[in-house]
Amino acid sequence: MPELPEVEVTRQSFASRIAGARVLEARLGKPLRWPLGCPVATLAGRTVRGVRRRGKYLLLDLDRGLLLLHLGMSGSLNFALALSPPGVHDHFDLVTTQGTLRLHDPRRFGAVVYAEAEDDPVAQKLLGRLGMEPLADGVGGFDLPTFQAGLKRRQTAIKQVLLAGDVVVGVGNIYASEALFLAGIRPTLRAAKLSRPRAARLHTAIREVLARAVAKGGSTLRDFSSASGETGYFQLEAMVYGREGQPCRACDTPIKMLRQGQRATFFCPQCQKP
DNA sequence: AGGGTGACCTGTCGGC
DNA sequence: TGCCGACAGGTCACCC
Repeated sequence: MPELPEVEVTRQSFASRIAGARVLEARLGKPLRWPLGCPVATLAGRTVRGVRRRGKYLLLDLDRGLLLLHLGMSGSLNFALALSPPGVHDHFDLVTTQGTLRLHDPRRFGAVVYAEAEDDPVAQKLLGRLGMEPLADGVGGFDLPTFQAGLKRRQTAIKQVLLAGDVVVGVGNIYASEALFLAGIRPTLRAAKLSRPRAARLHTAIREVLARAVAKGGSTLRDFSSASGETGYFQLEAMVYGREGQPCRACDTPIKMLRQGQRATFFCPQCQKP
């Protein structure tokens, strides 16, 4: 479910409501991808300062330390005053004075990890190799020359470089196909072979696709909803993702599907040039 | 060092 | 109807 837009929409849906809350209790369910990294009881009594996002991670800043949350493939967060008892797929509850934050994650590829500081080794193991933030401006933002330089170093298909997240973060399997369609670039093209103008077009396309999805409330390919229960509807607007055999919305040519690194890629053979 | 592959886990869907 | 395999939005550890 969650690529950058879904994570960002989730963040926006509860960040202001949880800010300033004091943790009353924290509970864990079945094991997630990584252990929490501290005794869960020690979270009680801390105050939630706010919620930031880095790539697909949410950073829950506490008055001491922070929690890194990742939604994996199937995770979602809910934040509400009164929640029912945890179900089989509810694996983390943070009960606070302002509501309970609950992680629901059937596949358990998600994670909740405690770190003393963002720059300590525990956090940096997860955040250290992340690429640029596609929606950020200014210093540390999505810088075009850096993007072009990043692509130049890679001999792999451009689609896989986008997914890898070390050049630019947050572009998942859906939006990688969508951005490449928007930029008119064949997903199989080696990243290093992109001309500067085409890299510039891709740079713009990534921002557009992600920003539009955030504005629309995230994708809802199956079951996305924000932490306040709003559902998104990017599905209705996908140009290529999930549309194998259907006519391209721009030129009517049937959309093609292929597999790159075990992930499905969708593209228009007419609109997207090798 | 970069690239490729398998692994993690559960639910759902299509085909026989 | 029931069973079984393929597949799903992510990313890491591991090989070469």
